[in-house]
Amino acid sequence: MKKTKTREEVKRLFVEKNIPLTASKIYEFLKDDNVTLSTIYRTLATFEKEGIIKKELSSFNKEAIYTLKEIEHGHILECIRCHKRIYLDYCPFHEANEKIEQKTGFTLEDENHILYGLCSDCKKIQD
Amino acid sequence: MKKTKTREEVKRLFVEKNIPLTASKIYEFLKDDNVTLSTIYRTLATFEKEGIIKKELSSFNKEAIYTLKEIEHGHILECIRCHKRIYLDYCPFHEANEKIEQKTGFTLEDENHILYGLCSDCKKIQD
DNA sequence: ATATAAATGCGAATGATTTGCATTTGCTTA
DNA sequence: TAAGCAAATGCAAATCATTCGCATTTATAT
Repeated sequence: MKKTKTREEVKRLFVEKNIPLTASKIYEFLKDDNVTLSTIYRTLATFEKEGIIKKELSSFNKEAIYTLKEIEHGHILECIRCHKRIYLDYCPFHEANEKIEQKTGFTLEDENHILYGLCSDCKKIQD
Repeated sequence: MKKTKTREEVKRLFVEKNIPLTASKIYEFLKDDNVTLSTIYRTLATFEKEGIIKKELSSFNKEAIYTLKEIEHGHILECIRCHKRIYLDYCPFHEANEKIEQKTGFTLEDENHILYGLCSDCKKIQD
């Protein structure tokens, strides 16, 4: 994998911000260095293939969310009302996953665990 | 909610097939009754709002998968090599979810648990 | 320094999903 | 049962994220 300016910048963004990012978010940050969205998508695809980042999709927003794997071992909680997101910095599913592997013969490689619910703020409002 | 032919047909499909379906799959089954894709999407959106079905997205295929809630309480396993899908008919995440609720204050309403891994067949081939 | 494959920019294509609008349909009530 | 009205539909066009083709540029090995 060649070391290019865009790739360095994108990696820097992930490390610096330390939050999951979308392609358009990355584009916002980098558009002054005249980078293209296509390049960003290609970069993200490369990183994903390399196992550096992980791609996830929500059923509300249609943009994919990319997460740096070394930084974020946890999962995303999304509020179904305000769409605010919380990041769990750990994975609560290890045990369950092991059981699944035993039962199905699958070897789990990755998960797409976006969890939907009401955040505590919206729960108060709801009444 | 009005009772219309398309809605009855779509519901019948979900019950009859008893597997998660995509909009285009549904269209294949129903196109002889000249139904439109837009109507199918609108129907699915309505059903989702009513809580009858659940929408899920994989990071490989870009089509959404819809699942009848009463029938399918489990989760989808997708093989990252052959893209075959297995349906777990139970949810292995109850305990983990409870812990998350305690820790975050979220009330979990729904999950988007598509699990990715190698199925046993592809694992054999892999070597 | 040069060759070569890989990476990029640009714009156009794609493909799933959504939408506007005119028409039809299902349900309510007189 | 017929009339009226809101909701549902078909159709085609729009949208929007993502991908792709191709000509040009760039990073790296020799």
